[in-house]
Formats: sequence, structure tokens, C-alpha cells
Amino acid sequence: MMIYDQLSRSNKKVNARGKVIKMYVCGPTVYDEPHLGHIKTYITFDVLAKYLRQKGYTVFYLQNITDIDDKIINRAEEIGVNALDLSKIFLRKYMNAMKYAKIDSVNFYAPATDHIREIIRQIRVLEGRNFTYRLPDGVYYRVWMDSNYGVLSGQKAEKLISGKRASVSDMKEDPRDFVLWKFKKKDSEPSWSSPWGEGRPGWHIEDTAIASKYFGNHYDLHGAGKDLIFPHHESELSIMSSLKGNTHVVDIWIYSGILKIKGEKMSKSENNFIPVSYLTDKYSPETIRMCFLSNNYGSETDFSDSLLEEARKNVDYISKAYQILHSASGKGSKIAVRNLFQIIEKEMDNDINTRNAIAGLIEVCSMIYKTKDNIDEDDAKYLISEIDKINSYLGIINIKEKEFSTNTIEKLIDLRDKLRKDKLYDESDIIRGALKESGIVIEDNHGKSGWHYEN
RNA sequence: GGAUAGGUGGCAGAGAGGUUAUGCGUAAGACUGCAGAUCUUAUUUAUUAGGGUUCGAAUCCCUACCUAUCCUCCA
Repeated sequence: MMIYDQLSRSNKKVNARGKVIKMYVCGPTVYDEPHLGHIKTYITFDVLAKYLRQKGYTVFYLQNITDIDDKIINRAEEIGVNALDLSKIFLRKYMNAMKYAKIDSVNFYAPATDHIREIIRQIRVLEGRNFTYRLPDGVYYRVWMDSNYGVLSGQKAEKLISGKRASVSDMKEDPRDFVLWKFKKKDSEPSWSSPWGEGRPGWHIEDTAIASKYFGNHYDLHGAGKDLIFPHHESELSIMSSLKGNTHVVDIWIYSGILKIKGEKMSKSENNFIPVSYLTDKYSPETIRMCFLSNNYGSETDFSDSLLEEARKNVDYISKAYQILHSASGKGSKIAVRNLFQIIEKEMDNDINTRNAIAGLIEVCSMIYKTKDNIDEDDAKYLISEIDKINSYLGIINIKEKEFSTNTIEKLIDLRDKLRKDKLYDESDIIRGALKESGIVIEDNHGKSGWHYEN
């Protein structure tokens, strides 16, 4: 499988060495409601992890949680609560949002505050190699010592220096330098003791410390939203390279395109975000996944309701076709779709082209509809198993828990058919209406009436 | 200002030198007690503009214009 690597600006083969795939994705700073932008990014990496597993790889998917940060402290102060309590509240909301979108492929969530010791240890190693210096407000990282700084984002040192970076500490040796350990300012701030004094970790060192604890000095995939490339990942790359002595610390740097709304980036700081909670009642997880997987992960998406509506129709189309397969019986026609499944796999192997994979799946479904009254039972079983495989990573088929026995439903449909034959339509409509209330939709085709759960 | 992505039909969005993407929408038809779903056909030269390379360019090169992202916290 090939994935676009931001650092080399080319497609690279995943896990060329063929061992366990170590995958690290930057998690959120938990100071506000999770929103659709997060969902888009984490669906991307959920699909990637699940697809790799489906292909037979063992994937260890690690995600950090930034649960201590200026933003959290400021917000906590505004509303008068403890900073760590605040981050716990939003962490729970984040986890609920993940659950809603069926994002369940992460092996381990690592909160920063559980890794203070590792962070301090890593800063000490950097300190021993002269990569740090001390200012009144914290311990800083010396960027100029890394001549490669800027390779990931393409930022040039001179331009960055000449750029307006107003609010940074004037005392820094280099405007690009960033804080590794920030000293405590107020008593109300959460803090930990360190060799340099009471304080808390900087953002970039969190990830490098967590990654190195679980993965050592090299891993396969490092992902996030595109907005984290600079300065966050650039700085991570620098720290990791400084510790290791070379830049070969991550095989593939992978980024998902940001989510926009009305042409502008959706973000907490712009306050134009749609919280996940806004959708949970109106749309199924399958619909939201379909919505974001309907274009390629790397490109930006301008969010709108019509996008969701379109996604919902496609979810219905595929889900219904899938249900048709389950009612196939006896000997009938075989559907020649084997090569379509190969195409779908090829598209996924080509930098997770979910858009084309879904197009292929829609084509499979179209063929199911065309032969729906005469599908071979064994063929249907084969199709179901192939579609299950695809759905195991895409998660776009709405399979409702069966609340009623199929037998009961079919008996009611038989009864309704009899009434219809006698043209007792009022009575037959009562059955249809009653089933509808239970979330079961009847659709009459010539000959046989089909049914499916409402999506 | 610098850096990085892009600009494709009414809309959403793939493709990366040569064949219908696909979906939504729209129009007509088939089926039909109604409803819904599905199927068929159409939507006749959609690739920001202008140059160039080529037998052939959405696809490669140059120029211009436009948009977003990052350069400050961000998925």
C-alpha cells in the first residue's frame, strides 16, 4: 500500500520492513466541544488503521491527548474551575464523539499528564546535548542547532525570522525557538516539579516523549490534520532528529485536509465550528463517515447540509442493496463483480482513495439491484463476505440491530400480499403503516414485496 | 509579504498525457392500487484565462488571475 508522505513529497510504501505498524496520530487539546473537523481527521485515520488490519497487518495505533495547555488553563480560569477538571470533561465529550462516529481503532490514548516523567527525561537528554536554554518563563529549544528545521513544511528560516511574530518572547535566541517546559505563573495552575522548577510541559515535547516511550526512536506513520504541520510537527521532527542523530524518525508523515465551512476553516479559535452533538440526532454515523469519505482525505472539504443529504442517499442505496443479498435464496444468477472488488482494493492501496472505492461499491450495488429477484444464494454469500470486508474499514453500511424476528415480519408481509390481491388496500396499508412505525419500510416490486430497516 | 495546496459540468467530487469517472440534482420513460425504491435514456465539446511542449493535455512547462491553509493556539 502506498501513502503520500509529506516529508519526501512522494508516495511511499507502508511498512516496507513488514513488522508491526506503529501509527501515531495527534489527538485534540481538550478545552472545548469536539467538532466536525476533528471527526473528519479521525475518520481518515480510523479507516487507514482498519484497512491495514483488514489486509493482515498488525497495527498499533497510538493517540495522545493534550490535557494540559494554556488554552485549557485560560478557559478554566474564565469559568472558574480547575484546569484538570475541565480537560476531563472535554475528554469525555471527545470520547463520546469518537464513539458516535464509530472511530474505535485506537489502541491506546495517552494523556500528556500521565507522561510528565517521560517528558522531563526527554528534556534532560536534550539539555545534556546543549539543545536547551533557560529563560525566566521557561526552558526553550534551540532551533538553530538543527539545520534541517523547516524541511517538513517548506518554511525557510530567513523568512520565518523576518516574519511578524509579535507576541513571542523577545529574549529568545531565535524567534523559531519553542518552549519545552513552562514555569508556573499562578498558584491556581496545575504544575509538576522538575529539575528546572515547578511547571508544565510545552506542546511539541509531549508528543515526542509519548511516541518515544511506546515506539522508540522510529515509527511508521505520523498523522494529523494539515494545520499541525507547522510548527507542531516540524518541531517534533526536529526534537526527534536531535535525539536520534538523523532525520529518519518517521517513515510517512500523513495529513488530512482541513474542514471548511462557507469557505473558511472550521476551528475552535474561529468559533465557526459545528459541534458533533449537533448531528448526533439527525444523522447516522454511517452518513457522517460517507460524507467525509466521499472525497479524498488529503483535500479540504467545504461542509454543508447538502453534502450530508447526498451522503445519506448513498448510505441508503448501499445499505438496501446489502439487505437484498440477505434475502437471496436458491439458485439464480451469478453477478460478475469479482474484479470490482479487486479495483476497490487497488484504489484503497493507492493512498486511501476512498472516493473511488465507494464508486466501485456503488457499482456493485447497482448490479445487485439489477438482478435482485434472481440472485444465487451462494453468490450472495460471497458478495456479503466481500462487502463486509469493505465495510469493516469504511463503516458506511447501515446495519440495524434486528429488533424483530424476520419470520414475523415476513408473515405480516405475506398477509399484506393476500389483502392486496383482494384489493383490500386500506387494510394492507394498516400493516405497512404499523411496520413503518417500527422502523421497517416495505417496498413493493413486481411480484414480491421487499422490506428493510429505515436508515 | 513568505511558504504550501488547489482552481474540473447546475452542485459535490475522482482521474494525472490518448477510452463513459462516480454521486446528487434536473428531464423523459418503465414498473405501480397508492407510496417508495429500483431500472432505462438524456443532461448534445465540465476541465480559471492566455501561451507553449506533443501526433495527442484536466493531466507536463511558462505567465496571469482567483481561493484556502500555515507563518500565533488549532484535527
